[in-house]
Amino acid sequence: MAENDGSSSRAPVRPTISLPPRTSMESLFTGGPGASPGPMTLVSNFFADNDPDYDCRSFSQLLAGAITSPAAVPSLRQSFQRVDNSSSRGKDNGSGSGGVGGSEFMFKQNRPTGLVVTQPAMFTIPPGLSPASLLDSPGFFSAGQGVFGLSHQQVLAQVTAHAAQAQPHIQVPAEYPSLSSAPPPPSSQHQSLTFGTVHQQMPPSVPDHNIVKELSDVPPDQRSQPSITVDKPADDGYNWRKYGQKQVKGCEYPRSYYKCTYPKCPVKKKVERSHDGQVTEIIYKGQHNHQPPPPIKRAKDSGNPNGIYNLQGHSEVGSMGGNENFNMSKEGLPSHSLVLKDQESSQATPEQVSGSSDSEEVGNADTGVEGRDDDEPESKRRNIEVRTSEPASSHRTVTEPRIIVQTTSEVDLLDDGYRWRKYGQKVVKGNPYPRSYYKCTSQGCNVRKHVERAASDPKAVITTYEGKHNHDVPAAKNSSHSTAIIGSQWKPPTTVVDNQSRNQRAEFKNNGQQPIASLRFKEEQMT
DNA sequence: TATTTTTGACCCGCA
DNA sequence: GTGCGGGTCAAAAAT
Repeated sequence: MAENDGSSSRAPVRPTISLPPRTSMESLFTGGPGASPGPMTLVSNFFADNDPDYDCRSFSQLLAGAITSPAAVPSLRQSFQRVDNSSSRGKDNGSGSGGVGGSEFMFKQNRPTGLVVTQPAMFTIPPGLSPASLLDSPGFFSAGQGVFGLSHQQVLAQVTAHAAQAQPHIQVPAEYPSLSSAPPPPSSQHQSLTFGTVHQQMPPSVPDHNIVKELSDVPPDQRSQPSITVDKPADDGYNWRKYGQKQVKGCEYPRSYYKCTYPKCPVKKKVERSHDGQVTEIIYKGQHNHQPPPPIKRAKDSGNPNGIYNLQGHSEVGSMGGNENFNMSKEGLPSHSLVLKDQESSQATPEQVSGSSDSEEVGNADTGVEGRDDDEPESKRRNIEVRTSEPASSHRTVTEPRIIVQTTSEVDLLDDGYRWRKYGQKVVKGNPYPRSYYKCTSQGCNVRKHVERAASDPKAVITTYEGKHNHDVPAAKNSSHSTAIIGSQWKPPTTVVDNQSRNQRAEFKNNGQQPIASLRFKEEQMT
């Protein structure tokens, strides 16, 4: 108990943000066939981008770096176009073997093959970060602007980029202790979009209809092959030393405890895994009293010229944990924890996902994360739960909307089960495709949605929903069933139609062999 | 050699 | 008071 913050450890202090579904997103982005970045990987990625000069200081980081490599994604376009070069480079970093570097997973121009949606992992934001920061952090949308602050287009671009990055079959199971041991190879699951953070994947066995499809696209063996095994939890830019682990009742995998290795830094983090070995939650405690070590330069290694890594590069964890820069929550909460949850979570009912006031803050672009670099973590794409200082048990979920990223060969821009009437469109600067506005045709329903297409790929679409449907989905086509929700909750920059929390979800849909990434922002109805 | 991980045991709070 | 679970310590082992 000599630990500085030891006492605090139990202290409730941490607002946690859960990014449930985000997983998929991240995985997708990072993923390559067969190799999806593990949570750790994701995290590491974030940081890597930050500072090219960053040297691996710890074994963990090294690992992280290695993992990330594959993830390193060139620019959006590149990502789309990218073949396996990056992946191979990634190997150099250490990502090597296995699926990660696998040539198999390459993007064929503009068409990532089989995106796989994974499950969200639980992820905790480190003390220094505010949920908001997280959201804002590049991790979510690399642009360096928080999601909230992002314009529709920006978001679209970012998302698209991520999606592009998301390479269907690449998996990098960072968190898994070992390939062998790691029960659920991240493969398919990882593929879910992991922006670099912890992402979880559902075990192949787990029947997730949402991801089933994607999985199907991935060869079984690939699914189960994590190219890289990283025992360490996400690399969030800080150096951690594992100081203990404890077997958790009912869970096959022990809970791990890490301390920041920086002298006198009280920050600790706890990593929990699901029964299948997936990292389900990373909780940070305390605040770093130092600057994060320079990030590993991964971009260079990976040959990412554009620094797109930013998107990937920053693992959520990294950003979260590492960012001292991030402002604490407005409340001044000592620490925040970002929790990435599995799809279960992501799929959880709105209530579960939705958050309380905290979420709003989290969502706020104002939170101060915006100022950050492009390098910010990508972690944003998942449902996010914001936990306040309250005990974990009492964590609250964010009300922010989820981002749904949908990947399909044929994006149905409008078919979300509801009927819409187009009432306008606008040409956005820099984008040949107009942004379209739709309104729900249901009487008395004020829900609207904006559909934007990525300039780089008309098939990449971001749909933003505003408001809440006051009616059921009209029978018939509801594509949601086939999509995986990975979205993260965040607060829309714009006004919210109603006070209720929103969810944004990112769904990836993989209808064909040549999935296209599209993003859909959807506002879920919170109970 | 230094650093990190592993692991069993201990401490503490709570029911 | 007892048992349980969470969290941490610290020596040993591994890298």
